[in-house]
Order: sequence, then structure tokens, then C-alpha cells
Amino acid sequence: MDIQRKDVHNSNIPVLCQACESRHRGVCGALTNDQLLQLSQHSTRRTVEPGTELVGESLQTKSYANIISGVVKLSKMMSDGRQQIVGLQFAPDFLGRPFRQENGVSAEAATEVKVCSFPKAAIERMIREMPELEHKLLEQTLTELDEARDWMLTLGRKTAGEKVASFLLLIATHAFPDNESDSVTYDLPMSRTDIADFLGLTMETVSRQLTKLRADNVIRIVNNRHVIVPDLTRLSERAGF
Amino acid sequence: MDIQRKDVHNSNIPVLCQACESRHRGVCGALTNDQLLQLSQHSTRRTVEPGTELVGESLQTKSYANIISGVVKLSKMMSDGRQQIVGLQFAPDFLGRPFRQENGVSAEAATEVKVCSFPKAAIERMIREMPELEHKLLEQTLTELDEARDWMLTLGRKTAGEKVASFLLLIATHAFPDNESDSVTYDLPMSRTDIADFLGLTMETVSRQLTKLRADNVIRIVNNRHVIVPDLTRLSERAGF
DNA sequence: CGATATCCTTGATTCTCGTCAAACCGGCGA
DNA sequence: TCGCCGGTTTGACGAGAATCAAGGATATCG
Repeated sequence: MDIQRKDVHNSNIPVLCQACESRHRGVCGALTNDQLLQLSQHSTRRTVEPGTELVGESLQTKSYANIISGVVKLSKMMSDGRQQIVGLQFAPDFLGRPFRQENGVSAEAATEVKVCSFPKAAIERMIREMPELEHKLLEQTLTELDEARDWMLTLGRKTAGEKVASFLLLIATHAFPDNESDSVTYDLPMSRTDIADFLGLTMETVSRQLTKLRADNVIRIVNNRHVIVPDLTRLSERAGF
Repeated sequence: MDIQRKDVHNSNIPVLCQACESRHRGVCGALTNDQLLQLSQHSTRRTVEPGTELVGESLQTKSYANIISGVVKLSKMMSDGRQQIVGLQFAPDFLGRPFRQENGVSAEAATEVKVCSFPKAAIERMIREMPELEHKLLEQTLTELDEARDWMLTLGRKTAGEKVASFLLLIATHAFPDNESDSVTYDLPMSRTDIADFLGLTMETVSRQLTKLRADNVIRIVNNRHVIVPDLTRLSERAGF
């Protein structure tokens, strides 16, 4: 412990944070090395299995977290069980809403997820001291709002085929944010049922549309989860753009 | 001009702001009287007709605004013309996104709208000086995000009948935020076509569902726009709650 | 190795909602 | 007063997605 502390102090950046995306694109980018050090004293990393509930619908959380890797799904449910996934979060997104109680949204690990979590109180104190941190949170919230509204267009106005193509495109662009080429290969972070809940469709319809995209050589699928997109332009045409 | 300035100084609150909702529930609540005065020097009020474009899809805006009264609709459009309304804004919401360009969302007056607008630069300077102002913006953005996600559930998982009931309920609660009783009366702020674009339906389906709600005595409609809801509980049952 | 479970695909049928078309209604100007 | 006009309602029909029901594929476990 003492040794680790010394290491940290020497390099001036906490070891835990050195390779972390949150320090660049995420909220931690707002912190000085000293503040990072201070926060990292209270932060803990953990890895959770797919299906783990990270934030309960009503369950008051005692901590916030940054996503280090993996995909988190945010969903809402109606009293009769109908479900809608209202957002996906990727590294280095911030999980939790300072100064707010949750609003009927539950967060669940879609894949294996690594998070770096801190106590509620520590974050809220640092926010009060550092306007820059709040600015980062506003930035992320605006991005989430844009994404939510994009998805509303998908949910309200696209056909089943366009919806499924839109989903594949969404994952492609988030899995490789700065992909320049026109082809990508990746694993779907969730099951057909989850995809259906994200698109406002049934599992069967999702399956049929995937089959159709495959038949038209827009994608190839290996082992149900592994997707190969030879031509992103063609896929985005199928998504309605 | 000199006289007005003196008046303002005497009362310590700019006349324009004295009766304004934004000073209580809106972003201006973050400002001291002096700051309010400073901002009000640059602010102008105007009234626009239904259909007026307030923020263009790509059009870079030079100013921000608070909504004083009326309803603003935010919408997105696909290249082939399919349209989706992604949000409604009411007084005292803040219009515009400091430090961000617009994201393919256009804002249009749904009803007659009164706004109080300020130059972009003035707001951005004040935000930098006043963390509290940014905090208010974060609050509003989080609220909009919650509303967007609620609506995603509506778009993705509700039936046409539930959607229309949800819309009536949304307007009822926003027109009378703190209505205690179980009955309300109000005017719809938009046409059947707009309602359809908000719900991801066609005009005809909206009309049919309204007819059904009327036939079942859940609502009464006068002159196409005027709605009477005798029992909000019954309406919210129809909305899927 | 076969048995079971889970997830996914495919097929047949049903039903909700979209499309197309006509009629209705209140307002307005000629 | 009439006829026109935009917004709305209503009807007939069809397409697209949901539902119901089997039938594969893959992995896990005895």
C-alpha cells in the first residue's frame, strides 16, 4: 500500500488512472493530477458479469462509476412487463446522476463490464469545488440527449429493416469510434431479445431482418454474435440514411 | 431609456423580469439581481407566430432564449421526408445549447410563442463566470433526457391507443404542472399531423384513437382543439400505466 | 455419449396500423 | 349566400410486424 502510494506520487498520476480512457475522453479529464490522486484514493475497480444490475430502478445508489470497458444497457419497464432499452453506455461514460434520484431507469451490464467507482459524497464534493467537472457532465448529458433523440426517430419512423441496420451501425461506430475504413468486424454486445427491446420489435422480427441483411450480403454473421460488415456505406443506406 | 434604467435600479429587479417564470423555475433563477440587470440590458422580447422556425437544422444561431409562453416543438427529419418530433418545450425552458452546435434538430413554434432572447456571447460569458448557471442548464438537460427516455418507451412499446392517451396526459400535466384535482381542460397545442409525428403514427390513426377515447367517455373534444378530461386516472390507465 | 437447456431461426396465421380515397365541417372571401 | 379551402373524420383495403408454434444450433452436465 505504502509502496503503491509512493509509485503514484512519483509519476504524479495514480497508477490506476494511467491507462484509463476516462482521463482523456471522460469526466476525469477535468481533474488535475492532485485531484485525480485524491479521488483515486477512494475509488475501487471491479468487474461484473453480464446481467448484473448496476443501478436499480428505485434502489438509491451510494456510488458513481466510470465505465472502463464493456457495455451497459439502460432500460425502462411498463407495469405489465413490456420493456424498452432507452440507451447504451460505453467506456468512458460516467454512470449515475449527481444531485438527482433515478427516474425509473435501470442499468444492467450487457457484456462483462469493468467499472471504476467512487463514493457519492466524494464526487459531489469535487463537483462543488470544480466547475470544470460539472461542465464535463453537462457535455456527456448533452451527448446522451442527442443520442436519445436520434433513437426516437429510429423508434418512431423507421421500418423493422431500417431499425436493425441502424442498430448494427450504432454498435459499429461505438465499437470503433474513429474507424476510417469502410469495413468493420465486431461482436454484438447483446442477445436478440435485448436488440428487440432496444428497437421496439420482437425477437423474431429482429432475427428475420438479420437473415435478410445476410441474404443481401450487407453483413456476414458467425456464431450468432460475430458480425462482419464489408461496406459501412451500404449498411447505412439500409438504415435509412 | 434613462428613465427605464432608473426604474429598474430602484426596484432592483429589471421590469422585464419581474413577472417572468424563468426567474423562479428557469435558468435565470441562478442570477443575482445585478446579473439579471446586466443580462436584461441585452435581452429582447418577441412574439412569433405558429410555424416560425426558431432554430434551424444547420443554421447557426446567434442567440439563446427563454420561453415565456407557448409551446415549441423540436423535430428531426429523414432524407426522404419522414419526420419525428423529438421533444416539446414549455415555459420557462431554455432554448439553445451553449458551446455546442445543433445536432440536426430544428425548433419551431407550435403555438404562438413569446421568447426572451439574449446574444450568444453574453450567455457564454456569464456561464463561465457563474457555475450556478451551468448547474441550472445541467438540471434542465437532465430533465429533458428523462423526458426523452420516457417517450422512447412510448414510441417503442405502446399501442396506438396508449400513445394517444399518453400524449393527452403529457399535455395535461405540462399545461397544469401542479394540478391537484382529477379533471382538466385545455387546448391542444398542435394539429393532428403534428401529434402523429410526435407519436410515430399517421394522422388517421391519431384521429381514430381520439374518436375511440371520446366514444368511451374518457375525453370530450370541442372544436378539434379543446379537450376536457373528466378523470385523469382513467386517462392514465388508457396510457398504459 | 446422450440429455437438457438456452438461444436463435423459420413457418403459418392474425391483427394492428398504414395507405388510399371520399366525405365532413367550420371559416373566409367573392 | 355560395363555393372554396385546410384540417379532420371515416371507410375499405392491404402490408408489415406480432403472435403462436416448431424446429435447429450450440453449449453444459450427468
